[in-house]
Amino acid sequence: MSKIQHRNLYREVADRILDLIEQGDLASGDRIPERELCERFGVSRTPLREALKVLASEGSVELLPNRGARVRQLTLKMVKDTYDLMGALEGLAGELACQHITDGEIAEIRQLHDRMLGHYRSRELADYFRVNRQIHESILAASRNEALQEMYSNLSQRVKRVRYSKQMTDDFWRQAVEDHEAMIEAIEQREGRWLGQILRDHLCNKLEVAAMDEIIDDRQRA
Amino acid sequence: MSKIQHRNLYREVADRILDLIEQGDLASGDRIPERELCERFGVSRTPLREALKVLASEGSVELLPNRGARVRQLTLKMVKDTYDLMGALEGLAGELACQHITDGEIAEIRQLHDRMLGHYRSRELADYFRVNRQIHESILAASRNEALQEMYSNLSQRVKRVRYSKQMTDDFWRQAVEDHEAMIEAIEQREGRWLGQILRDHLCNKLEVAAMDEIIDDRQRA
DNA sequence: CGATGAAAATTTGAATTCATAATAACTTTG
DNA sequence: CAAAGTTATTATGAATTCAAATTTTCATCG
Repeated sequence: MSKIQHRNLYREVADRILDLIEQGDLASGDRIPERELCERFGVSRTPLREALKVLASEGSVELLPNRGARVRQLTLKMVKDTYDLMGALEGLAGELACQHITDGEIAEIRQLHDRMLGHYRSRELADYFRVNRQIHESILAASRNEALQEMYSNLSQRVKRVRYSKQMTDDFWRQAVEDHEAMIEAIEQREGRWLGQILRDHLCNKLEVAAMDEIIDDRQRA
Repeated sequence: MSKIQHRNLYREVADRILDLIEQGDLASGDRIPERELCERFGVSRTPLREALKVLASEGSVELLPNRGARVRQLTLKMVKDTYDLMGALEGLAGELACQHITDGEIAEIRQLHDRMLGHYRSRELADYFRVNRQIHESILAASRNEALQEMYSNLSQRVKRVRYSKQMTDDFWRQAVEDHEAMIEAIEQREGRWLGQILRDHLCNKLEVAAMDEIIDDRQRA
């Protein structure tokens, strides 16, 4: 791993720590070793500690006074709660998007959708997820609400390490694709309320939950 | 102002800075004088700078690389966007609240509602706003979704300095109270969808916008 | 041998120091 | 006198240092 280049150092460090968490190098609940990461990144403790505080306010890290930082544990309830939130945000995004989206953007989303269908038919899960995410991001972008987009990415970041699970039952997958069919129709007709409703209820997110293995069930919580 | 006591110092400092912003001691767009605040709070630059970085991630402050921190300017669009977001979050809170709320909590909200009506009839604006906020907070709490509550308070914090404007037209006020009547009914019948809908559309927030004077119209933006 | 407690080592929290970038003040020149 | 360039001052970014809290080690005792 290359040393970090000095520019908005604390944010770079924060992103690198998020990478480590996402990659699993820092597991859920792990203590975050200040000294070691300083050496690894080639920075002093000051920017690293700033990064940790920001990550704590973003919800990925937990700070225990005088006892260091930990990777925040994800309980099943926390993940469900987060998905509920993301659903609500996407719902709003859908309504707003229909008010602001351009014909060009609709065409782009349609293209993404068709590409996604291709990946669905050939069962290319990773590609499917990638394009799927692009579609949702396009809708978010079309909402023209920056705060909404920021908040959504923050939530998305929090649960990233348990998303896009490898195992997805055929039923769930088919249902998700059907939802997307309806979404496309709603967008093309600019039916905001309808699109919002679909996105809020879009099962994809909620159903993934069943397949997650890394998360801690609340019953076995520390 | 008394010196800060050393305990989770950076968070204390952050809260004090938020107070200064809310109070108007630090106006929108103002440069935040590091050295001066350090002396004022009796702390060194380290915790102060940590606080600023956290506040930046929370959206109340803006960091310009090598050029210090500023109080984030609120444009009309930003406030509108934030209200849209808060509406969506309250909508979700309403739906969830109806699933989880206890009879006791419903009774409490009913009490708050009646008290609020009293303040409405006697035109006690400050008291009305206070109780009004308590009602919304109670619904949020009944959602049993911590992430939702956190996000909502964060958004609320961002626009605090322009909320609860002194001037509220009678029409707006009456409409807000009518919305609340419907809310109470929906809660007592545990009609989640309905309550959610009311809260999402609850005009109160959106209408306040018209009366704000501190915010910068996007046209005259720097 | 396990539990208890004291001392050492480590880690954290915060202040200080140092290097660099930005701003202000001051010349100099056209 | 204004504009441009230069120097001085200040503010910022990051490393280092110092003090206090925590954890570990290890000896002692039951």
